[in-house]
Amino acid sequence: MRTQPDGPTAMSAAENLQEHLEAEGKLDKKVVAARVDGVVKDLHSAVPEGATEVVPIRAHEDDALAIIRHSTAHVMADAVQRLFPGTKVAFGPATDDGFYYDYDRPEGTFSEDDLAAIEAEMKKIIEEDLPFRREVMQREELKALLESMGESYKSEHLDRLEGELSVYKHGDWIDLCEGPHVPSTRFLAAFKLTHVAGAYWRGDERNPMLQRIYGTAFANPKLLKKHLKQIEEAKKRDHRKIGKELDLFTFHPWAPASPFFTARGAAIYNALIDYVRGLYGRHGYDEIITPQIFDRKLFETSGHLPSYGENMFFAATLDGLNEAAAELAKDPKEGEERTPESCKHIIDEHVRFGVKPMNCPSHCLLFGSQLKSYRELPLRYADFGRLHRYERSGVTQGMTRVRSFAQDDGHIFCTEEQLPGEIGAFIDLVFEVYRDFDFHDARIAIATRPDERLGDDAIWDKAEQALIAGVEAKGLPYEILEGEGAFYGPKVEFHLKDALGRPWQLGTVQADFTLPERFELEYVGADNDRHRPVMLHRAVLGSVERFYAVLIEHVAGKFPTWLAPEQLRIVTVASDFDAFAHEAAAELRKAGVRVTVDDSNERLGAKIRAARLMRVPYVGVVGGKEVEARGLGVRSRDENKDIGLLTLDQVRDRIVQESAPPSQRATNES
RNA sequence: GCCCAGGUAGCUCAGUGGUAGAGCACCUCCUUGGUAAGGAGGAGGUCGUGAGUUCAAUCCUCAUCCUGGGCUCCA
Repeated sequence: MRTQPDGPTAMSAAENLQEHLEAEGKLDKKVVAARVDGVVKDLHSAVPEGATEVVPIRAHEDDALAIIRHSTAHVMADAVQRLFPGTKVAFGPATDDGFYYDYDRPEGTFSEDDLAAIEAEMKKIIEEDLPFRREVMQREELKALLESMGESYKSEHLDRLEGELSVYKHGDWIDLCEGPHVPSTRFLAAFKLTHVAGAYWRGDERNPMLQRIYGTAFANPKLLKKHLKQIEEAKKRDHRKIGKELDLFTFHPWAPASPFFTARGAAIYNALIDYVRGLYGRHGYDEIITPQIFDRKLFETSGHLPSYGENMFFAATLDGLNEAAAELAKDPKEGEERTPESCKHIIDEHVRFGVKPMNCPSHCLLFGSQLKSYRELPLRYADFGRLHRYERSGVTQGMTRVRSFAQDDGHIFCTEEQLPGEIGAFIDLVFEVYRDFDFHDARIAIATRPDERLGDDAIWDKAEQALIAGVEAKGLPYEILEGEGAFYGPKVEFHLKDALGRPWQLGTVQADFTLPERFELEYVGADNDRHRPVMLHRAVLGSVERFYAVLIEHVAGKFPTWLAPEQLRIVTVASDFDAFAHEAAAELRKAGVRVTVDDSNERLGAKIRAARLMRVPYVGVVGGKEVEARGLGVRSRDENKDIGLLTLDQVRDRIVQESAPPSQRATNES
């Protein structure tokens, strides 16, 4: 049963797009859908009235991928319901790299073994070569159908839908769906189910937890294989894996989600910070140091306690805890009741301290500690202080989401007139830095007011406009993230991707009219009146830990010489040459080269292998020839070859030159 | 926080209801060698933690901690 619009079409007498394309001689086995005047439709669709252009979409084209994946999701759901009767389906869309379908299975969850069985069932369905059919249905009829099938999630979803309602069928299987789909299951040539995960119905944790099965699909097995291979390659770059291999950092259960940096790892960490310090010198920042733990009053004043308290750690003294215990042990006063609220109040009074999750409140205190003149503005405070945030246990991840970290944080106090200039200068700074690290695909997003926020809407309007104007002044493309801003102000975010293609926010700049208000900050203007400064929150690397992680994946552990914890490893051919090796190392160290000597009782090949596994940029071989010439047989990691005998002076000059960040090398030479 | 999967030597992992294994790394000795693994020997583990079942638990059960994959991409 199919419904068709009445009457002849403008283009041809063809019943549907498939026939139309066939008549035009454009139909072949690889055509999965068609683009009609820019709109993707499946081949069973009627040719719309007034259509002017019908372009076939073939399996290998980008537009086909989402269709193939969505159709594969349908086949998976069919297979699941064949194998596990009683299972209900929820959403099953195509995604950026595959598809998923959410299920509510009464018997519980799916295992990896189930996936293999489902895949086998899917293959059967594909071989059955079942055509996908679209049907437009009336709401009541459709509602009754979904109810009769027991598909309560679909039925609920139906109530939210407007406009034309359609279902798709292949074989006996039917799904509330807009389409489009491939013509038949036979077109699904390459797929793989990848993993199972829990997911809340409609993404809301108050709703029931469903079982989500993820998979991916491609136009052909070759492309699927390539994709799976890419994932394998990306896993090799995972910063957690490389961090272990290169002995950079580690974790301990007694400090969950809080990295420990080894000597090697800390060397890189400090190199990052030193690099930013170098920039600060040239960009007019003043580095300051502020406390770690504050009286709660600070966070009450800043608004962190009500708006950010869930993410904070609190601190108490033993005295404070004992006092709280004594207080709680007393009988409640006449007419008072002991409730969780009253107990909490007692605890709050004695757990007096909060550990800072951000630097901004303390920077406000410092700004306010002395009367400021307009002549001092813009005042740019920089702070590498450690921050602690209580991230929920399920969301922490390697070094990209941690509970203890530092930012290359800074707050600029300026006049409203100075705001555009400061935003522009900061954007320039961010791109200068990303170039030094060889990041080229930074994306800009502007995050606007969240639901929970401080300050009135007029202030938010002003702040959002200031940021948008700043980005637009640079002529840069950006997208708007509605409601994603910080509670005190909107943000410009700079996103980079990790090895697995996951985007991370690194740099940011945020306009804030609220905190200066709350802290009653003032400066004396040229008119001798008091004025309120505006505040910019900004970070280039963002969280140093997160930047470090993304950098590891970006360079696959091959840190450039200027960041490498070990720039040169001298290896001896035999123990006779150990003395010269140590002498050479000592001399290079005087010039600041980070050099070690491997004088172990191993063969040369093994020593070179060990150095390569640690991704040391240069290996210097010392044997008879080198001792005689007072040089090193240098092997370069990046050129992956022996670059010949260099004198110690040449080695020193080369490494010293590479020890500066790229943007600063030219100036060093001139 | 919730769902799923894990946790065995420093690392990567195997394994079994009768108190444990491999490779690499480490230590010692032999070897004195020329660009990705020379040889031999040795040391190293309360099998994440706590409880339960059992004659007996690393293995089964429960709890707990930690790690990992998800929980946004709207039929």
